[in-house]
Amino acid sequence: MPTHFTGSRVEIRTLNTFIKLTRCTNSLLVRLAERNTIGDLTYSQFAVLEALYHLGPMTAGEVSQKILKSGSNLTTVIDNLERDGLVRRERDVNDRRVIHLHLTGAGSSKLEEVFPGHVSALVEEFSVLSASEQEMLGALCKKLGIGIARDSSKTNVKG
Amino acid sequence: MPTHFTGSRVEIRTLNTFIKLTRCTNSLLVRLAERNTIGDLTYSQFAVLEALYHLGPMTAGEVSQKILKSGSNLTTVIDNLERDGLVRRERDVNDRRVIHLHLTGAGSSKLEEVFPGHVSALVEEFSVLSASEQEMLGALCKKLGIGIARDSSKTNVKG
DNA sequence: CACTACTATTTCGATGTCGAATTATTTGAC
DNA sequence: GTCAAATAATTCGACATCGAAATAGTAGTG
Repeated sequence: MPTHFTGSRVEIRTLNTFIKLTRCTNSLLVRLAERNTIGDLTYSQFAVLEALYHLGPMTAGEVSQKILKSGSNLTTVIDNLERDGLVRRERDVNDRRVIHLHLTGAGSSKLEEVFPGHVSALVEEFSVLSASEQEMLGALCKKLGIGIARDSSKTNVKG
Repeated sequence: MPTHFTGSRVEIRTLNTFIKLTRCTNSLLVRLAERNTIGDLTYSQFAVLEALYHLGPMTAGEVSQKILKSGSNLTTVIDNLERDGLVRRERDVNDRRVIHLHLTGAGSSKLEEVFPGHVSALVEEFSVLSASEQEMLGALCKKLGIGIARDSSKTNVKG
């Protein structure tokens, strides 16, 4: 389903690549969701647990950068994780503005329960690509993901 | 920032490719948002206007499939677009269950106002990749996006 | 010490998102 | 024609998401 926009050759090519990239990512995430690989967790909740599990306790700000979500959003996600007993908030003793996030035992178990299945599902989904195709895809995404250098006074990326 | 998960070589490769793909898409969308390429529209609103503009009037269900969003979600988006006078709902005369969506004059103007800038921004962002790299990326995404054949009784994709 | 600037997080309001249930309507079986 | 099943869209409740404003706390200047 290519674009119906009539523009220059470069514009058409770019739009088609963009559409394929976003549709690919989207449909991959939908397929993973359909497989129920992360149990009753939402994807944001899973991302937070995964970060804390594999990287250790972190401040709210660090997690926010890690999972590329805004701070205000993270508050909600953590609220729900804490309500469900999967994560614990802890004030920093030296700097009381800072909140450290820790996995609880239940949080750890939860991640261990769902992570292997999630990885298997990913491996299965990506098996349509050969090893070298996957590496090619990764390299292209990395290049595109970093982006072009632009006036840094305009780009207030939080990271 | 590769995964910190310790698994088989295949698992690590897959996870890293997955992370690069999702981060690439995400950060590209964030950069586009920062450039404000679609004015005061949300991305969903933009997608609906773009579909109606380039493909013509469609039923709510068709738009829903086109932009890969659930019907319940589309109702909200259309509500807001209609409130802002960019889109018009019209009951089908033969089948009164069906709603046809039309761009209003304002909706058409709105899209014409933002679309060229959006395309330029995309072209600029994708300029880190050569033409053949873009085509390679598109091809890999297409392959991965379609996915592997699975038991169709389990996959009730609405499309 | 007082004042200001900065930083980390939360609150708030608007929008988007989904799945499940609901409403309105059409279609098919009898 | 009547009733059941299917279909199109909406409503509802829960969660996610963002930006802007508020809150709480730290740090630097004088």
